Amino acid sequence: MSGHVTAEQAFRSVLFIESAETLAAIEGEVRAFAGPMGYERFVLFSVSAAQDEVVERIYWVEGDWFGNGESVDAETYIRRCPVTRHILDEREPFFWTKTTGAHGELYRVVRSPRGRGIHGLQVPVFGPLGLEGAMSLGGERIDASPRARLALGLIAEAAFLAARNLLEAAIGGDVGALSEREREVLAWTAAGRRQVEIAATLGLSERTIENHLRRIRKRLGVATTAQAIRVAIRKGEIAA
Amino acid sequence: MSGHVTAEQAFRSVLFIESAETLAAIEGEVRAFAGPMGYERFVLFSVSAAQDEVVERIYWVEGDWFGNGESVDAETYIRRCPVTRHILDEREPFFWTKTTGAHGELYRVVRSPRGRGIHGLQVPVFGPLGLEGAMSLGGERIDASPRARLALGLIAEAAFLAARNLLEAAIGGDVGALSEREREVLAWTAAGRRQVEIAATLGLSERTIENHLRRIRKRLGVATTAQAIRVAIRKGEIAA
DNA sequence: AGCCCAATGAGGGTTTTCCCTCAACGCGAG
DNA sequence: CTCGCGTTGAGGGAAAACCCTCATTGGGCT
Repeated sequence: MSGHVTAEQAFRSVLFIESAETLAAIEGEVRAFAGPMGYERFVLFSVSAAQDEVVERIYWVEGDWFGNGESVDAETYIRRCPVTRHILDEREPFFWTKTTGAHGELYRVVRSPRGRGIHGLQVPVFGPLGLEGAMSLGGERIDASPRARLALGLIAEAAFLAARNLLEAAIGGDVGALSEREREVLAWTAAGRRQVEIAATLGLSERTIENHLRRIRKRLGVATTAQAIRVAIRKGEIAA
Repeated sequence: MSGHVTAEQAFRSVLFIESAETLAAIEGEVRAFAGPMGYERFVLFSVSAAQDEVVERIYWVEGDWFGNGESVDAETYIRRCPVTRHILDEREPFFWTKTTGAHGELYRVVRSPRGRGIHGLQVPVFGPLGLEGAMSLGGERIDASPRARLALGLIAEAAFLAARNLLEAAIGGDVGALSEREREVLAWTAAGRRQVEIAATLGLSERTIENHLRRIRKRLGVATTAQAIRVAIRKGEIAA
């Protein structure tokens, strides 16, 4: 909370996080840095447009996010935090504030949060495919200065990338690779054919084409077929 | 170069750059920060990348990039710097080094550049649409420490975002079969957004988005939006 | 002034895609 | 021999995209 954010400490934290070998080490470092600035609620997650939910996988959630004295689990967080959706519209870290009034909880994106309520900073992390993850930090009396935004933006990005490196390697394996059939269907789609047409060409049911395309979207972690085309081209799954 | 990069100074520079109102101010700040670290060649550009050219528009190019004692213009830089293409494969700032041997110039991406030659740091900048721009800094004897990478990454990202904000507004759309608006709509589509979402993001009617997309398909001579994505990527209208 | 065109938006439909679930077959790995 | 997974297919409904035409505004160009 108090004083000033030391840039020096932020740099050291980032470098430490980048070389961390466990999630716990990352968490500890973030806590140690952000704690004195008034942040004691944390969420770190990856984002995928594939689901109806924005959040794909939560790496770390901690703290009394909903002011009920209980620490939350991942599902609760996803269900209850509407601020999360805003990362779809923002291109830089932003502050938000939650006030509890007559009509229940009210979340807003603000320039600089103040007053009573729970405030926080949401940091989107972008990569070659667009939005890839985010970290949210919250607290009741937080340092919401430009310097804090800058420092926490750095830390959060490093934390997300490091955490993903640690966790996704263990989990995923080769997520994203398409099967032969899927590549074929997507290639025809990229060539402008409709599902019925592709079905006829390949001698399959229209339903099968549809199922393949859904599976493709899920595998590539995208929301629409149009996006799947782009991602597949980028990954070299199909030709441009 | 030697000594230590002060994180404090980096933070101050970023905050200054974010509020800069001319490109010259941004350039001056970057020079002042990176100069003492041995960097005196700069390129700042936006990326739209597809096939032939990665670079879309160069905002700032300065310094003796090719060791011939002359400052280069934009076209020369694009034509002669093969390192640029690497930003398509990288997801973080990376160092490179250029050595001149018997078989001409040799560029390599390295962990930590040393020795004779021109070295540099390439910083990709990502956004909701994927890779959006980059900044490259070079010099003969540069500080290539992790701290330098971190600080310059910050500075470069801020510089790119600030420069784009300043310049893109002024510049009108030039080349390309698609209009500025159409490219924008298609880019969001390729990023997985639906028409209604794009309408909300751009503050337009859903109808308008639909009309733009129809016009895009007509102009590109394709049947479906999925195909339009592929064709546009191939033509370099939007990024892969 | 007259004209073209980008950008915006609408009416009123049709077609296509998308979503969730369930199910069957064959094939290779443990 | 199960188990996972790729491939195939379906029912039923909801959402999104797509199609036509028409209309207005504002810039630029002749």
